[in-house]
Amino acid sequence: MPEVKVAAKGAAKVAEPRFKRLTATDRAAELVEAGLAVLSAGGITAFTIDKICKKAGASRGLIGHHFGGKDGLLAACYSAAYAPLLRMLHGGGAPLPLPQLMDELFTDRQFRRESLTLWLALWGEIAVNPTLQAEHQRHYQAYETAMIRAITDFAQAKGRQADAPMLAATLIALLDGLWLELCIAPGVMSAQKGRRAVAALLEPHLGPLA
Amino acid sequence: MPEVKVAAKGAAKVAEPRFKRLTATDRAAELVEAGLAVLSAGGITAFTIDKICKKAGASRGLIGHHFGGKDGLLAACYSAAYAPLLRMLHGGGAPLPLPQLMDELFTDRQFRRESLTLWLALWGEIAVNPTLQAEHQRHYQAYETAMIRAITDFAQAKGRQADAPMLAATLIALLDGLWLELCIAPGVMSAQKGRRAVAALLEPHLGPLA
DNA sequence: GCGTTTGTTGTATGACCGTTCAACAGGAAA
DNA sequence: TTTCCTGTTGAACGGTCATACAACAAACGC
Repeated sequence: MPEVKVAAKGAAKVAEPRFKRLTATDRAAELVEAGLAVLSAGGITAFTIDKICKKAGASRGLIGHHFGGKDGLLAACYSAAYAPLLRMLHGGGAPLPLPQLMDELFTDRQFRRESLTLWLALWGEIAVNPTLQAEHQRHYQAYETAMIRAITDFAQAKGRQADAPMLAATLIALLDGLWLELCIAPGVMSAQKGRRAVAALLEPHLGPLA
Repeated sequence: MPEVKVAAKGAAKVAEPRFKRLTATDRAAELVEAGLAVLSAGGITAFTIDKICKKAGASRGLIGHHFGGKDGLLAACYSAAYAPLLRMLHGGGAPLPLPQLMDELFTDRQFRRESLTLWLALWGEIAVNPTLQAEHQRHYQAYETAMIRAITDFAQAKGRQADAPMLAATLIALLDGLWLELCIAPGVMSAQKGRRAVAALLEPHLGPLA
C-alpha cells in the first residue's frame, strides 16, 4: 500500500515513485509466480486477473500487456510448473540415478500438498483446453525420456532385463496418482506410503532400490 | 423450445402445458445428469447455473430450489460420479473377482476419455474445497475396502501371501494416474497400455491375472 | 369442478469477469 | 536538463456469474 506522499510546500522535488518499473522479463516472472500461488491456493476458479494482479502487486492491465491475455499467462504458468520437475531429472548436467531420484521425489520439499494442488488445478484445465494439451505433450516427452533413461541405466547396472518404456509410463502414472491422493485425501496418503507403492511396482522388476 | 400455443377463439380449453412438472427426485436427477455432462465437456469453469439449466432444459431457479445453490449440486454430482464405480465393485450382490474387475475397468465403456474428464474436473475442486473433501473420504473408503477384498480373495485362491491393503492403495493410485494420462494425453495412453501397467504392478505379487 | 400443494418460471440485483485503451510516468540516453 | 521509449496505470465496457424472490401453474385430493 504505497501511500502517495504529499509534498510539503518547498520540500523535496522527487516524490515517492508511484510504481516500480521492471524489465519485461522480471515482471512476467512475477506474474507467473503470482499465478502459480493463486492456482495452488484456490484452483482454476481462483485464477482471475483481479486476484493474480493483486497478489503480484501490479495493475490489471499488465497480464494483457505481457501475455496477451489470461490464457497466455496460464500457459506460462504450466511451463513454470514443469520446470522444477525437469530440473530435478537432469539437475546440473548428469541425470540423477533412479534411487536418488525416488528419494528426491518423496522429500518433504517435493511431496507436499501445497506444491501439488497446483497440478490438480492444471490437469482439470488441460483436459478441456487443446492449447494446453499441446504444451503438455512437449513437456511430458522430456519427462518420460528422462525417466526411461533412469530405469534403463539402473537395470543395466544391476544386470536385469526390464521393459523400461513400459515401466516408465507406469511409474509416471503411479506418481501422478499418488500426488492426487495426497491432494484430495491429505490424511490418508503420506510420503512413506508413496515410497512403498513405488517400491511395490519397481522392485519386482529391478531388484532392491536402496 | 415448447411454443406457446395460441388458442383459437373457441378451441380446446386445454392449452399446451408450459412446462413438465416432475417429482423433486426426478428433477434433481435430471439436474445432476446435466451437471455431470457439463463438467465432462468443459471442466469446472463450465459448471455454471446457466449452462447446467440450459442443458437440463429447466429454468435457472431450480438449482437453488432443489440443492440450495451451486455447491449443493456439485456435491450431488460428485456422489453420482462415484456411483458407477461402486456399482461395478459390488455389482449385483457378489463382489467381482479381481481379473473380471480389471477387465471391466478397461472396457471401452469405462476407460473412455469422455467419462474420465469428469474426474479431472472434480479432483481439482476437491483439493481446494473441504466440503467435497469430506464427501470424498466417505466414498473412497468404500472403494478401497472393496479393492482390498478383491485382492485378498484372489491371493488366497492362488495360495499367495500379499500385502493387500498396500497393493490396493497402490492400484487405486495407479488407476487414477492412468485415467489422468488418458485425459490429458489422449493419443499416448490407451486401454492396452493401462492393462499392461496394472499387470506390471500386480502380477509379480499375485501371479498371472488371466 | 375447486382449492391446495408444491414444483417452476424468469426477472431483478449486485458482484465479478476479461479485455481494451488512452493517458501517464519511470528511467535511461542524449 | 530534456527527450523519448516503454512499462504501467486504472477507468470504462459489455458480458456473465450466483442468488433471491414474487408470481405463476401443473397436478392431485377432494
